[in-house]
Formats: sequence, structure tokens, C-alpha cells
Amino acid sequence: MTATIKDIAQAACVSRATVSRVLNNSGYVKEETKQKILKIMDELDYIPSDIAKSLSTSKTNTIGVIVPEISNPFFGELIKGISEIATQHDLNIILFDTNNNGDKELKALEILQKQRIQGIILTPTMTESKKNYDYLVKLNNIGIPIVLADGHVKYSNLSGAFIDHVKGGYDATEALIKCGHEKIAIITGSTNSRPAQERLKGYKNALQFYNIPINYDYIFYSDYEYESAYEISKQILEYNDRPTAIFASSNTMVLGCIKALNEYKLRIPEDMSIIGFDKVDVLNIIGMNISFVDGPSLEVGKIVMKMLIEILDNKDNKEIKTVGLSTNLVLKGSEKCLL
Amino acid sequence: MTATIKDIAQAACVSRATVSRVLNNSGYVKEETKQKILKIMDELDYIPSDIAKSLSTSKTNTIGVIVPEISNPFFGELIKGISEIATQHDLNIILFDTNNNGDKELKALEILQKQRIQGIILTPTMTESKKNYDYLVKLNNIGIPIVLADGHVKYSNLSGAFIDHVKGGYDATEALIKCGHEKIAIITGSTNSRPAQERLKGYKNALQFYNIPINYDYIFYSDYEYESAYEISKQILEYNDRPTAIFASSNTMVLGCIKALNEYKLRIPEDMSIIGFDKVDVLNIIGMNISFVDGPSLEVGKIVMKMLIEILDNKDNKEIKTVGLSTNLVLKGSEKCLL
DNA sequence: GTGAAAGCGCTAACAT
DNA sequence: ATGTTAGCGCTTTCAC
Repeated sequence: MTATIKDIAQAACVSRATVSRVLNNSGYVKEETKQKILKIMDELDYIPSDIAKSLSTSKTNTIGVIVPEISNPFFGELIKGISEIATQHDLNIILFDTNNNGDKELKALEILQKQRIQGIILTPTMTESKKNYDYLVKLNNIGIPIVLADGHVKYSNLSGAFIDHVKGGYDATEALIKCGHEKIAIITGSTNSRPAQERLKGYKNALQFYNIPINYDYIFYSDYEYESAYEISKQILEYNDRPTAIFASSNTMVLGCIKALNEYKLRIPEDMSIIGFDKVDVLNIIGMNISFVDGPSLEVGKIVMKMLIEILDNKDNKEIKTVGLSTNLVLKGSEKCLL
Repeated sequence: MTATIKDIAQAACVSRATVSRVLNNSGYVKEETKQKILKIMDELDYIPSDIAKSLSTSKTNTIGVIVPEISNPFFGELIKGISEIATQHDLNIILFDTNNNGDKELKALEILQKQRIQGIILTPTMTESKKNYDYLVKLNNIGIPIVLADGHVKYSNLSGAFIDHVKGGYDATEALIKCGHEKIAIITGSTNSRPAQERLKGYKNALQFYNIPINYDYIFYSDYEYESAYEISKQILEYNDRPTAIFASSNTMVLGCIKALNEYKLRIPEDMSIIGFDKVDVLNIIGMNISFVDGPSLEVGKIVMKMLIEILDNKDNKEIKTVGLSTNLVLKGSEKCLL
């Protein structure tokens, strides 16, 4: 087995307390004995046990991160942001991918509790409906600081950083309107997704502001998957009164939309204008210029991590904080100007 | 603070040992007392400490996973595969993204050692050159089972599962040859990447087998980034004796290649045939049919995890195992038939 | 400056 | 079927 603090102490003819002191650079220890101890540590390939330290100090210096889907680049960026700040503060990350599965999310929370991690950053998978009782009870009584990353949990009141999806939806729609479009379809996420609801609201707000009547035949509910967006897009293209523009309000759904357009041999933007939501790197790389609303995922990651650290440094302050983040409209020319 | 096993024992008027027994379903305990204890655990919101358990049992049931770049879908899939098997065996995962940074990789190894994790799955970032001495020493003396996931480490001898990149390169090149191409360019990864070397070797082997002389002007060294692949592709397109096909041997590099072709208004495959390496989901989704060599990333993940579990279950057996995995050529029509 | 000793929360012989 | 007890490897208060 590996050497323990006891072995080091014996070999150096000092007490374990002294070894512990040099380990943590705490308290006084004569330079000479310090050097001796360090030398012996090296010789014996000593590696301190974080487990024992955690048990002793009641601090694990580890946080849990729970996301619905790692492979979605939005969360990849989010994690990168979290990771960057965490590393700066010597915090480790235990990561859980729930695969959009609420039960896995609950399970993850339970594991993290047992692991005695210091805090949790969570993007919940069940944002609205599904009033899973066990889940809410767990979340509200978990006794570990939680910060939400761009995902609300109904019936609970937690700190977090949230992207302004209403503004994002508004901006995208407004951009199309300003190009002269009036027949604008939206493919939105499922009704129990709050971001989806908000993006839709932004869409409606923009239309109202510009006095364009809302045509409910132009509002399509998808499920964030490209397949359904593809089917819906085909449906849109078959319309008698075909829209001139489509706001495909997620990075996956815009792909389904593009696929449908390709199949119908329709060009972007000559034959159909489109705007997406969230960046799709590959499209930009290959030079396919699709305008989109950019959600600051990396920044959200950094901010939530900073918020969590502040909470950890300031345990007594139980106040709930909420940070709003604005989206950024990136126009690449996939919206045709009709004026 | 949270309740401990001691609190439960006192409240239930039993010893801590008995509580521990119901906790682990081990040994005998009367149904009646068991129920009483469970009830009290529930009332007191008892959550056992994995930390204390780990210290006591010298088992953390946690493994470390180190990858060079989470956002690359290849590693996303890999992690999914690992995760799936790990969950089945109640193993937790601590994830490290080294961002292709060798120092971070070394740091990750050190943290994992201190965390007393049971084993490591590693895709090293520094496959060939950079004979970082500290790193090798660490790797060879770490005292924790390591399984490599499709990445070799020179001067070390570790178990792992590896994709047959030679065959992948061969298959791609052969497919082009069989379509009648003779002037085939390859954009390969950096010379210190073993997979890149192997893919190149496959390319050469195929040419030789079909008696096509190797033209070293057609071999281009990139760095796995799309930008350089883009620059190289433009260079290729400017050639007097322009190749009729390009084998862009990674998922990022094929994008740079496509970008260049788009800029030159060249159609695939009418004006240029291309084959990539590793799948790019987005391309398939939007209906852009690019042929590619598919590396079984998900399967690699599952296999390495299973290998690691076997090692953990069988500590005395120190034999080094190596599993080879074949690639799969997926033809989508981006190679024009000249015959 | 350094040591002794108790304790963090749990497990696992060994007793009974 | 249950209790006793000695650890696991480290920190930390209080003495000296």
C-alpha cells in the first residue's frame, strides 16, 4: 500500500502533526525539519489521501455538475466555463449527464449528497411540467447550495444565471420583420420547456410591436429534436400560404429545417429565410451562413461557478440571487431582404 | 449537521454495527429492528457518507476519465459508452478535459491519485513526441490500473482498446481508387500523432497495393484543426496537377476541406471527391452526404470500461491486454466514380 | 517549534 | 441476531 502520514512521521522521527503542518503549510515548523520531511515524502512516494482529509475537515472541495446532455455543444461550452473557474479555485468536478432523464437527475442528486460535495450546478431536465414530487422535495431540502444554469425549476426558489430567451426570440423575429417579412413561422420547443415558451413569447411580442397579426397556423411545437423539426419544416413548405421566413428556435431544430429545405431544393435565403437559436459551429466552419441568436453558454458557466463560490464563501447569507444574461443576434445573411 | 450512523444507533437503541448492517444489507439483522432502523433513518433524513465509507473500506467506487477535448463528438461518444457501463456497475466518474494540454493531463493524474480512485481511463494528449519525463514516470509508477482509450503512450506499456487506423486509411483510399481515382491527396494529422501516422500508412499501403506511385506532393500535414485543413485545401485546389480526390483524415479537417470547396464553388463530388474520418452528425442531419471512415467511439468506451472493471475484479493478474477495433467505411456518395 | 490525543463517519473482525 | 472495538488517514486543539 501507499505510505501514510504515519509512515512519514516515523521515518522522520517527528509526530504526525508536524507532517500535517508541512503538508498544509500551516503553523510553525523549523525549516530544517520541514526539508527533512519533504525529502522523506519524496523518497517514499507519499501521496496524501484526499478522502481522509475530507473526512477530517468536512470539506471535499468538489462540486457536482448536472446537465441534461453533454453532447449538445451548448452544454459543452457551459462545462468549459464552469471548469475554467473551478480549476482556478482548486475545485474538482463530478459530472452527471442525465440524458434528459428525470430519474437519473434525482439519482445524481442523491449520489452527490452521499459524496458530500460542496455545491451543485444544475441545469434541470424537467423544467416545467412533470411535477415529480420526490424530485422537488429533494431539491428543496438537499442542504447543499445549488445554482441553476439557465434552467428554472417550478415550485422551487433557487439562485441561478438565466439567459433572456424572450429577448432572443424578439431579436430574431424583429430582424426578419425589418427585412420586410410578415409571414414568419416559428418552430418552438415543447410547451413544458420554459426557454421554448420564452422564445415564443419574444416572437409574439415582436409581431405585436410591429403590428403584425399573430397567425397561429405559423406556430409549430416541436421537441428540440431535429427529426420533428424536419417533419414540421416539410409541412411548412407544403403550406398554401407558405411563410417567407422560419425562426427555428434551437440549434438542433435549425438543422432539421435546413435538411427539409435541401430536400425541396430551396435555397437559403433566396427561397426561404431562416434564423436559428444557439450556434452550430460546423455550419459556420463549412461556410454555411445561418443567422442565429447566440446564447452566452460559456459565460453562463463562468457566472454560475462564481456565484456558487460566493455562496460557499459566505454560507450564512441565504439570499437568492438571479443573474440575467442577454443573447446576441448574429446575422450571417440567411435572412433575405424583401425591401 | 446531518445525522450520522451514531445518531441513528442511539435513536434506535442499537449499536452502530447493526445500523451499518442494514445500511449494507450484510450479515443478519432481525426484520423488526431493521424496520425500526429504516424508519428512524427516514425520519432523521439520514444520508450515509461515502467519504467515511471510502476511508474505512479503501474503496471509492470511482474511476477517473481523462480526455483531450470534451467538445469533440468522438470523445462525447466515448464518454457515453464509458458512462453506460460504469453506471451498470455503480461506479462514479470524475472527468477531466485536458484541452490537449499535457500539463493538465499530469495534474489530472495527480488529483486522481489523491482522490484514491480505483482506476483510470485515459486518452493521452501527447501520443508521440514530447517525451515529458515527469509524465512518463507518473504514468508508469502510478499504482492505479490504467486503460488507454484509442491513444498510445510511447515508452510505456499499458492495456487498452485501439482503433485500427491503418485499416481506416486503407479503406478510404481503396474506395477512391476503386472509383478510378489515382490522384488522391491526403490531409493527415500532425506527425507526432500516432493515429495520423497510421491513417497515412493505410493510405500508402492502398496506393502500393494498387500499383499507384506515391506522390509526396499529395501528402499534406495538418494539425487536426479545421483552419489549417482549410488553408491546405485551398493550396491543393490551386495545384497545377490538381488531385481528383481528397482524403481528409479527421472530422475537423474534413470541414476545412468542405469550406475551401464551397469558396471555390466546387461541387462534391462532381468537381472533387472527398472522404473524411469520423462522423460529423451535423453534416448527415442537414443532408450533406460526405463519405467517411467511422471509428467506433461508443464501442471503444464500453470496451475500455469493461476492461477496467475486469482488471479491478482481478487485481493479481497484471497481464497487459490490447483490443483492436475495426473501422467501418460509410459511403454516402461524396466520391465520384470516374469509371 | 513540536507532540499527544481526540475525532471525522463508517466498516469489519471478533465476541457474545 | 447484536454489541465491542479497533482501525481507515488525516486535522486540530491544547499542552509543553
